[in-house]
Order: sequence, then structure tokens, then C-alpha cells
Amino acid sequence: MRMTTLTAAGIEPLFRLLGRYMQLEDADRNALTALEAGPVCYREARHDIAREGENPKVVRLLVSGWACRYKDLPDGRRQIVGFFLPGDFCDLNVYILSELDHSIGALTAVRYYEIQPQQFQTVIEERPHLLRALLWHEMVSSGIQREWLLSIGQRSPLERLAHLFVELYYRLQAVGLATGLSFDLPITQNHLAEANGLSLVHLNRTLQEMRREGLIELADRQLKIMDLDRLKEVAMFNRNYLHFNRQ
Amino acid sequence: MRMTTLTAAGIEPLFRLLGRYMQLEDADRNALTALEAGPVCYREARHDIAREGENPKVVRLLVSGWACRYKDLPDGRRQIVGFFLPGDFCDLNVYILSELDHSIGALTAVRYYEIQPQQFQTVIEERPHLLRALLWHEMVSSGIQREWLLSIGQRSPLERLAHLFVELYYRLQAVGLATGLSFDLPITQNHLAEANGLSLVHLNRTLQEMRREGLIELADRQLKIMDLDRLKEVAMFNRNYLHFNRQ
DNA sequence: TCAGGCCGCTAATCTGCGTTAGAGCGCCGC
DNA sequence: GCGGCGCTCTAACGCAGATTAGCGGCCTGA
Repeated sequence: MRMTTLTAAGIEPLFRLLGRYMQLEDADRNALTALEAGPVCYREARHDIAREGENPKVVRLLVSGWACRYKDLPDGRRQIVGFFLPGDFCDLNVYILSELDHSIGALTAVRYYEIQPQQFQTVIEERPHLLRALLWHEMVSSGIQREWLLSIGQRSPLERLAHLFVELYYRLQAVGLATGLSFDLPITQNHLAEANGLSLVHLNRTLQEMRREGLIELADRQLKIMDLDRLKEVAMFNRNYLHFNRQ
Repeated sequence: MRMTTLTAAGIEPLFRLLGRYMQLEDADRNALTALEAGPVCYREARHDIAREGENPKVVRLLVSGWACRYKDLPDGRRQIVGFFLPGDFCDLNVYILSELDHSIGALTAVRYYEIQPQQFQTVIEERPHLLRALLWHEMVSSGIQREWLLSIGQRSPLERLAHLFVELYYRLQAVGLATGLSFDLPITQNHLAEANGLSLVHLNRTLQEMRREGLIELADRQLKIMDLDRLKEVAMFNRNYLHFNRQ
């Protein structure tokens, strides 16, 4: 088993992310550390974290690695409907809904906390305005889903992929995981194809086109954006749906 | 101007819908009538109710007619990302997010209430568990979006359209707007095409195929499901994502 | 009464993208 | 040291679905 480098990030990515929504103070960071109470869970790449139909009673907070929400059809077709990056919650909604309507899978080796309802209560009681930040986060997730619908329904494969890369760039930057215009893209082309509703072959073709056009470089799981402005133009990218109100 | 028949539905569709999520009593219905306090708003078909970028400070509760959430690209391409049926809220999230990341348009002539934050507060204070029902509704909307992503990304046009019709059937049935296996489908083929990421021509072809297959009849804006079981099979329909826990 | 807009429907053409097949490479376990 | 697997990449082929164009019916307003 290959061990990925696991930085001891804890709630830091989450704190940075929520800080994009509203001004936070050290007291907020301290309150959020209550979420680190439980043990850290691990999961290997390509394994499920939760399956459709289950009824988990915990919320997961991703600490390192990438995971995804996906849905599949009886005949095996599969659609990734969202990526989870460090600092993201997998399904705040389990406190309301009784049954998962989708699955959650680890795309790389991941680490996460399992958070009990009562831990959230502790946080909210200490810093009530964090509830607003958490709901905000949930609604941004919903907004990202809408943008993906627009992408898959209307954008061409090139536009679609360009849009995804810009989105990932901004999200990773928000949690401190981008250096300059580069970031780690630890998932396979198959995952990208499943997220974009494309065949693997055509995804690869599209990737080659982006390289030829001088939009990106991608090698060794490192994505480098060569021309952010042109990439955004191609993607018709409007960052409003991420609702990063600050910075 | 042609006047559509406007039944005096008030909060009845909403009450029925929430009743699918949890057991409600007359006291809940009474509390919900606080939402009818404001004047009824009207909007003609093909007009916008709200535009992307705006910051409405009210939530709309649709009373009659159909509306949609949509997003558009600078070059005019347009994707419908959700339908609003009577009893649906257009954007509970305006209490959290500062700016709309999508537009809302009337597909037919519609009537709706504009609800002030304080009206919600009244309702919640009187019947606290209704907050849970409202959040539930919001999360079901999010689940529907995920299912649409699966549809557009993986289902064939025939499967996709079949799935949409089954979904609409269940949703309309929940608010009392289906009679037997028939319901009013007051939108154009163009709207169906925009919701399914298909061209108008191909949507029409697909519709013909469904008729030939004996799955549906559609004429005069009335959709009749001829064989629900086969339609669900074609669509690979699993109703879990609607989270109707009761009945 | 006529013109124009909206809507449903169909035919012909072309191409973007899926499918199938297969090569090369690096990693891992045996 | 070898076999197998996961991943990237390419070529050839064929079809599903976009595009363009156009007809006819209905409704509405001038």
C-alpha cells in the first residue's frame, strides 16, 4: 500500500472555505475544532464511503484526498454529480432525510471525520452565526449542481471541461490547495469523463485539444492553467455561483 | 389576454406536499395560512419572475401555473434546470445567499405569493416542526437536480423523457393535480427540449417514438400515461430521490 | 379579413461523439 | 523477473442527434 502524504490539515480547509462566505474570527476557528473530536477515518481509492439507500447518521468532513457524489443506473452507467474536496461536507442533509439518494465514493485515498449531530450542536451554540455559514455552504453545493446541469446540457465538451477546471481552480484556491495557477488533480481521465457525461475516448481527445490550444498543461497529476483569462472565456465562466463574497 | 382558469388553491398544494414528508395536522394548515397574507402576484407566460444577479428579498410560493429555474449563456443557449409546480417555493435560499445565480421564468401564466421573512418566522414559531418540512422540501429539490444530472449525462433521450414524465406525474399527484394517470402538461415542446438538453427537432422525434411505443398519449396539453410500469422501466425510475416518506 | 407569431411536426444533410480495438508504460505482488 | 492491472493515448468506423429548412394550423390583434 502506497501512503499518500497526509498533511495534518484538520478543520483548516473548512475554516478557510467558510471564511470566503463571511468574516470569521479566531473564536470561530476554536469552536470548529469541536468537529475534530472523533477519530480520523481512512478509505482507500476506488472504495465507497456510503451507498445509495443507506441511512448514515453522521456527516463526513473531508480532510484530505478527493471524493465524489455519484449516481448509477441498473445497467452500470454512472454519473459523477459532484466532487468533494478537502474542507467539504459529504451530506449535511442526513439530519433531515432518512435515506441517501446517491452514493459517495473515494476517488483517491481519503481521510475524513465522522461528525455526530451533537458535535454540530456544540459548535452552533458557541458561535451561532456558523449555522448560517454551514447552510451557505450547502446552498453553494446546490448552485454548483445547477451550473453542472448547464454545462452538460448546453456547453460543448471543450467548454465543459474548461469550465470544470476553472471551477476546481477556484475551489482549491479557496482552501489553500492551489499554488499559483497549478494544482494537484489526483483523479483519472475516467473520472473526468464520468463527471462530464463524455466517453473516455472523447474526453482524452478534448484534453489533447486543450493542450494544443495552449490552455493547460497536464502531466503527473498536476494541472497547470496556462492562460486563465482565455480558459474562462472559452468556458463562459461566471464565478457568481460560487458565492465567494469575500476576497 | 386569455384568462386561465385559476382555482383558489392558496396554500393547499403546499400543505399536501409537506404532508408527503411528515404527518401534519389542521394546526399546521392553519399556521401555513399566514403565508397567504400578502397580495397575489400575477405574471404572464414567457415573462421572467426574477433574473440572475438580482437580490430579491422575498420567497415566492407558486399557487397556480408552471414556472422554471433556468440558466443561460452569453450566446443565448439556455438550460432549464428545474420546474416549479403549484406548491413549490422559488428559492428559499434568498435568506442566505445575497445574489441569484440563476433566473426564474414563468412558463405559463402564474399566480404566486411573495413571502416576507417575518411571515416565515410567524409560521415556524407557531409550529416549529414545519421548519424541518421546509428544509426537507429544499433538499428534495437538490435531489431532483442530481437526478437530472444523471438523466442528461447518462440516459438516452427516450429514457430521459420517460423519466421526466414519471417524475412530473408523481410530483403533480402529490399536490393533487393528476387525475388517474393523466395530467395537464401546459408547457411547449421547446421547454421540454431545453430541460432535457435536446434540440427541438429531436425532442419531437422522441415524443413520436414514445407514442408509437404506446407509452403515452399527448394532445391538447394533456399527457396520459398509457403504461406506467413500462414507462418506469424504460426510465429506470427509482422514486427514492423524491423522499415521499408517507403514502 | 388578413398578417404575424407561436406551436407542432417532418425531411434532408452532416458531423460530433460513442464504440471497439489495441498499443505502450509504470507499478505492484507473486 | 514476470504477469497482470490501471492508466493514457490513438485509429477506424458508424450512428445518434444537431442543424437547417419548410409546411400547416391556430390564435390574436390590427
